[in-house]
Amino acid sequence: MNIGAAAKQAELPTKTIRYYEEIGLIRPAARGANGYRDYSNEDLHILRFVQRARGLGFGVRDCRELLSLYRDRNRASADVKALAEQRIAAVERKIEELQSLRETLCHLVERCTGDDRPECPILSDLAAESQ
Amino acid sequence: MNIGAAAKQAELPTKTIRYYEEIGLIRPAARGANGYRDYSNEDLHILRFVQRARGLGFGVRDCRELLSLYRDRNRASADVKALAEQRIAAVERKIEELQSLRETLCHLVERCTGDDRPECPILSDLAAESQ
DNA sequence: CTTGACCTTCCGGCGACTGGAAGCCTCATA
DNA sequence: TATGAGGCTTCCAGTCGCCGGAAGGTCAAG
Repeated sequence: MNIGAAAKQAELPTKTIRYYEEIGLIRPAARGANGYRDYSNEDLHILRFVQRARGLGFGVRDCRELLSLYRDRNRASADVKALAEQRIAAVERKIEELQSLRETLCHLVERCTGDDRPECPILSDLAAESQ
Repeated sequence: MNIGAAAKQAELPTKTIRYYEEIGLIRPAARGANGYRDYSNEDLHILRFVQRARGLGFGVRDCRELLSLYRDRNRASADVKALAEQRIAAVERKIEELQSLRETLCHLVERCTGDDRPECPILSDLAAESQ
């Protein structure tokens, strides 16, 4: 299976697949007589695996870990769970950060009349001497 | 005032200040006889302004807009408000995305026993044929 | 006069791709 | 058999918002 077809199956751009190969996230694909990459069903599993892991917000480094656990028949599921829990914690931190940002922005927006006059508490606050 | 002192006042790394100058976000600082950048109080306001806008999640492009509004005495506060509201919308979209991510991850984690056995629904789901 | 903390510029790298150029390969159609 | 479209290959550059480091000039204190 050529890279284009594999890309469709895995819902990944061909560019991204080649990139993953380049950085060693996935193993180099087999090559046909014409030099084209040739993907097996096993390869497709791996590609989909990575696509989904990335979709869940795991970084490429995490994906390496996950893939090596995936391939390790002697893995402990606890290790996988730990990675996922770290991910959850990071997501939760990010959510809180964004919620606090949202709060601040909303307060600023509420105080701005939003008309054709130049006075604007948003700009004033940004430019203020302190805080 | 040298760049180091300005950096402390504005709570920005010196590298970042030079970078902002390089990309034309802020105007080139005046130079002393020794070639050192020299920052005025007005410059400090601008630096703090940018620091806070970035802290609120505005991109550099938005900061350009905000700075040009800040300098424009004929601005309409509506324009500033619109920028802030766009930012809020973007933040809210991101929050929802992350919350949905969190949900998915939590479901996966709940189903994983997290012991020393290799069976793991997280890995199974990532590798699954579809969905 | 030396030391160490500044300052200057320039270059390269980060993460995770994405776009584009230049050049093969393949396949369907005229 | 020629042609054209599309797919494949590699490599280089750019994205965003910086950060680290090297090589060298400047300055204030001891």
